[in-house]
Amino acid sequence: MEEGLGQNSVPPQGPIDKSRILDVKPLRSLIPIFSMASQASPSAQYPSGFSPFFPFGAPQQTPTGGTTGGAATPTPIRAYRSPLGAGDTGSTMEGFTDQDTYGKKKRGSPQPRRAAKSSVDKPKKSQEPPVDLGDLVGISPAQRDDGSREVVNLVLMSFDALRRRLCQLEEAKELSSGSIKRADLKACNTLMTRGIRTNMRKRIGSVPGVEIGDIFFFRMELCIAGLHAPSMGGIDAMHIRGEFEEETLAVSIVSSGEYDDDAEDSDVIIYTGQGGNFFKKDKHTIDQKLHRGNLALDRSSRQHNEVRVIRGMRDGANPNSKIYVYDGLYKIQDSWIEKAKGGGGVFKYKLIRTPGQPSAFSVWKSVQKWKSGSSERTGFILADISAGAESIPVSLVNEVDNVKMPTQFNYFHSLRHPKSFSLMKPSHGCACTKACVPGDLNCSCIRRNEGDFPYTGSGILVGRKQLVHECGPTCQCFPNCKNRVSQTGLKHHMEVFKTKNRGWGLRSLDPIRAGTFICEYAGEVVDRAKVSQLVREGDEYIFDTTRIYGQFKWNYEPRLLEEIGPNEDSSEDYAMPYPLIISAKNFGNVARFMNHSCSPTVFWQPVVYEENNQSYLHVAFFALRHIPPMTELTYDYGFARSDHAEGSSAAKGRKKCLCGSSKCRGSFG
DNA sequence: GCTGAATCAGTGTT
DNA sequence: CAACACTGATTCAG
Repeated sequence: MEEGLGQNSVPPQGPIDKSRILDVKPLRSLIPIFSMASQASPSAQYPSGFSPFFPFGAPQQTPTGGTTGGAATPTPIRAYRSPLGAGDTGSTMEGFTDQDTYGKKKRGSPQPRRAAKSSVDKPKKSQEPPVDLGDLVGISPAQRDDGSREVVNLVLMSFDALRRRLCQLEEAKELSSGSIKRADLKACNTLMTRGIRTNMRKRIGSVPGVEIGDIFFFRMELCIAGLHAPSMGGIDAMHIRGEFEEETLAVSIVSSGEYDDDAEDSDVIIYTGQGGNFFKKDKHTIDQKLHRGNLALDRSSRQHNEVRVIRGMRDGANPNSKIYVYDGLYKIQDSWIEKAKGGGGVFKYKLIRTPGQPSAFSVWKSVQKWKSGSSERTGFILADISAGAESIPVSLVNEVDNVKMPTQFNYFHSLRHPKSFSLMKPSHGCACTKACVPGDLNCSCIRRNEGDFPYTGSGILVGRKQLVHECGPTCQCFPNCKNRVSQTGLKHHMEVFKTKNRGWGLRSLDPIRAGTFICEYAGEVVDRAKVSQLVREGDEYIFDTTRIYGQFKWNYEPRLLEEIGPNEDSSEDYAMPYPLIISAKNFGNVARFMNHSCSPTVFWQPVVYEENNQSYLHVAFFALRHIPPMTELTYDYGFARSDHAEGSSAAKGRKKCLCGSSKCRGSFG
């Protein structure tokens, strides 16, 4: 048992002067602070008369719609101070909204939940209270306290859309009020003051709408989704009414490698407590104190409550950015004290992952092993179906049945136009001498984009547009110009895999940030008149821009930027210069394997650029939201136009949809 | 209720 | 690139 603690671990009865470390706060617990290693057995003894606080036994309500799934989902504890059982949303959350930074006034509309409060709304520092825009984007007061998958997605997408837009404005120096070095902070603060956040009510256990395996690219995303409240702190805690008194229990931790955590194992974490001059440059560290997060973890180690674990790591492809993975619920199994390198005493907490949860971090570990070749894959068929056509190999895997290959096709990276294809519309690229610079209105390509550089400096699409104008081969700018995102090939390790019931599908071994270019729809451009014939002949690989696609909002909310910078038409309708129909049956790339979903992870965006002094249209796919590794990539196939016109015969060409989403329309095609 | 301290960020620079 | 400096936001303690 003690061997499992690692070589560095010091027996608690060792030379450390415990009193020196532990004497900081009067401890209200009757239990010894650190149980001896020999006592830390499951049969942990509580003093007689002390009944452990553990209200998870009898779930009286099912968690909201299919979040993490599985029987392991505990019933969330209601917050202390929050009256239990009040069914309606009226005054339930009093006490947790006292420090409202949002929604002070809702522009005339009634605010029932604040009715009981004494009306001492004195304006803070002569600033007018921010307008509550929650309703505008569809977040009710109740949803701010308790989220759902839809609300979490909405909040996170609002955040990233705004952050991307702020980056764009900053890079183009279009901001009216100073510069924004931290678009993540600005975006988060803007959303929070307008009430665009969710799961504000703290809870133990899973958070409705956040699924195990979800990934985040900023700490602020954890914050507004309600997964982990502190903007920097690694330990989030909440007050709980225990058997006899109020206690502070840990509800979630972030382990991102800043301390000497041992997080190599995918089901175990040795987490280091907070404090102790760990970040000071002087080598001498001081003893950590048993207060704040450390105290909460200590309490939780005895109450055995579930603690959410978020694992942070450096992105392999993007070393300057960090990725946070929600790895589900853990329990603290053991805790002890160690001597840190700098000399101070540190608290260590051993967390064990609750069994039966969907895999999350372990998927990352597996991918790591596959990539390094240190582990064999089951069902592995081919290392690269592109046969070198892509700079990153596209693997082929079948873990489902014995089919070894998709039907034959030629891998091709872009569009092939028929000889007869003629645009008769001469066009010219930009005349920039180096790389095109955001905000440079001398660049004709930027002017075509209504003055906005369509991508951020890290190559992420800022917003959906009627048409994205990229620089192309005809442009004079350098090939490294950042306005050629969709022409630079695959950037992720893609994989064609056999799905359980939908044939072959596409996924990525790498995490993908929202707005990242994934691939274009490659294939042969076909004449519009031939489409129905091709379909009759069984061509299932047709992309048709003239189909009817459902509308969805992806761009930032312009009203959030009223005082910050210019905003404009937020229309997300496409404007095709001409209809484009592509068949990927004989020639195509990975895009031909993407399946349909009614709640997709990917969307398409028309892109044009100049080739041979003519502008050619392309279909580019971008990530709709952050996509964890090994998640199937899907987009919305839309409806054939004839279906709408002919009505009753509509079902003829339709297929039963197997996307399995809660918003499934039942059929597509 | 207010203020300031604490904190497993994120960028940019050397 | 690793170390460092710098500017931060949120929450909680006092």
